[in-house]
Amino acid sequence: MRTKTQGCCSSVLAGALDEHDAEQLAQGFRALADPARIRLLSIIAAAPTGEVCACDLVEPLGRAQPTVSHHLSLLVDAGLLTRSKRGRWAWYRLVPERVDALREALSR
Amino acid sequence: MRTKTQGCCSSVLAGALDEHDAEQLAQGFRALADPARIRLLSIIAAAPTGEVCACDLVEPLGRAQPTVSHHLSLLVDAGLLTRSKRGRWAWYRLVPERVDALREALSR
DNA sequence: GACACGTATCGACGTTCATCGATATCAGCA
DNA sequence: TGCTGATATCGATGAACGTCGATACGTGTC
Repeated sequence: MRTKTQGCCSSVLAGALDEHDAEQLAQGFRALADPARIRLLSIIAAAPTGEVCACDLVEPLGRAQPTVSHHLSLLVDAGLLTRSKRGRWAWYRLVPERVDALREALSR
Repeated sequence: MRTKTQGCCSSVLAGALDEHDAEQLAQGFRALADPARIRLLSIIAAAPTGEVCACDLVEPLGRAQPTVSHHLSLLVDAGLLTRSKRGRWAWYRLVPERVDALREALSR
């Protein structure tokens, strides 16, 4: 989901942004603006297989199961995670390109 | 305001974070989670002198003066801007180290 | 088919937040 | 001292958000 007509994406520091580009970036950072979601990302990023079952995220997060599911959905919507349902279980995986894009938005 | 006992700061992707570290990072990203603040940062970053008067931020942002002042205060509180009052005017300047710290939090 | 179980959705509640008009504060100036 | 103008604060309002219990949905199992 490239937002710019150019090759990649907008940068906060490279020049004045219009409202639309700013909204796009703000949406990305909003996904990172909650400690529960930060921790979900960090737990999944730390997994040796790169993949974590949702069932293994409820307890370490210390939130109720619907709350965890809610945050996972937000992260998927924001493009930071992918969900893969296998059998009864849902497995989540980081999308490094999306994290990179947000990081790049903070460089000149 | 270093938050870690180590040299620098926490990283989302380097390993599982506890609630406290996650909250610290989430606070930083929350400051970036609004298009008005993203645009303020980008306008100030684009200034040739590196400094912009608050009076020159109201019109391009398209928000009322109290709203702009509010967002500027949030950005100062988040450590992303510094405010320098000179006479009747308030001048704002980017804090690159703070932006760098948030960017680094998104790298492995 | 009936049941158990993992996960997502729904509905509700309290909190946080963006926004703006009104107003306070403060510096410069006549 | 009183006025003008730039900025910050206050108070209110409506929207968005985090949270959780209850519940619905799907999948595997007996």
